[in-house]
Amino acid sequence: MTPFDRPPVGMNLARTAKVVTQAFDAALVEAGGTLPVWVTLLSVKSRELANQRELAGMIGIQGATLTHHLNAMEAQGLLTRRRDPENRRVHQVALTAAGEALFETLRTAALAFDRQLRVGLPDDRLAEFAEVLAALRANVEAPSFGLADFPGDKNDLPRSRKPARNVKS
Amino acid sequence: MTPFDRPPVGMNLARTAKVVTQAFDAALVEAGGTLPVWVTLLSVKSRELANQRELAGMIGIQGATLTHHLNAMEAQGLLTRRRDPENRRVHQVALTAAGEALFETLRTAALAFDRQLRVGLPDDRLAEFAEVLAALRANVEAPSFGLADFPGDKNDLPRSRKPARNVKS
DNA sequence: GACAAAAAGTTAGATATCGAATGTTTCGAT
DNA sequence: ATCGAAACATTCGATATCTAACTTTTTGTC
Repeated sequence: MTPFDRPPVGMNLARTAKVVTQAFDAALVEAGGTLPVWVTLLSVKSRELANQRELAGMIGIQGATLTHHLNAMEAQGLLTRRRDPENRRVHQVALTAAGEALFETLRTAALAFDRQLRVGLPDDRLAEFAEVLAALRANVEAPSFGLADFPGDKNDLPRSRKPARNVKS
Repeated sequence: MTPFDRPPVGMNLARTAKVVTQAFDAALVEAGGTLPVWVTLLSVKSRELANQRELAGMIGIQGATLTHHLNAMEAQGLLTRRRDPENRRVHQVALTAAGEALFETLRTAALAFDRQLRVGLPDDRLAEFAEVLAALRANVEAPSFGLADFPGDKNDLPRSRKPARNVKS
């Protein structure tokens, strides 16, 4: 399956992340939640009253996506949104009692999952692993490769809407 | 952001995979494709005339998802599907000339991306990295943790449709 | 040989995500 | 003081994915 000299790093990374993430989601579903619900609860808990921009950034999703989850979770009674009287542009998000309770339940499931995930992997190997992950992120964010043309001023035609790239493979 | 003793492995893995995958998709889009198109072309190339079940497994997606992509790519003239005369259940997938051409273009982009991704990472570190990835996969696939109750015979009520869990975080 | 079970794909409906456009509210420059 | 720019959030439309149900074709059992 590879016209590459070496097994491609990115593919291996993506496939592993996919199976691990799916397993994690399954564990959370069994505990009565979902992965998006868990990360949302986690972000709200860790910075209560933060605005949605910050929450989304913490989770690693876009604001529009967070809005979607907050709508659902608010409808489920897990959290509330109210406008900040200090700055009426921002919506302050806070957990309800039900939200707090679900957080505790899912936290237990998440801890158990993490424990299982680390089986047989001593801390030093995991530390080295995390360093490589950081290096990969850095290599990708310093894009010294794909800039044959960067978004210049030429070509300002009424360009049609760029389709959303929803990436998961 | 973490009520965990140590930084959770899975979260770090998922976030890294996400940014790397998004960057990869962006590179492929710039080259005139997308990530799903690339992996589909790659799988078809690597085992021409394979059936769709095998292709999907190679890519790591479900058959239904592959059907979706094949429909689009067939409409774009990148590939053809014909029923196997030996076994009329299977659809044999083959690339058209346009499909072959796009494959070559995207292959170049993918190689460039992989090169950039490896910057500063010697082979021995990447080998260790791959071993940890494999261990994580194994830890998750040997689920000795979440089986308080396994899908038993009790509770065979007309259970409502289980919603699709589309996981990406 | 008939017919149920299995195998391969497609279709249907749902969730998660994204980018762009839009709506509100605040800020800043003159 | 006004008015355009920026910040925050939501809405809109699209892509990618999943599970379950369905259709068609083959296989296996009696």
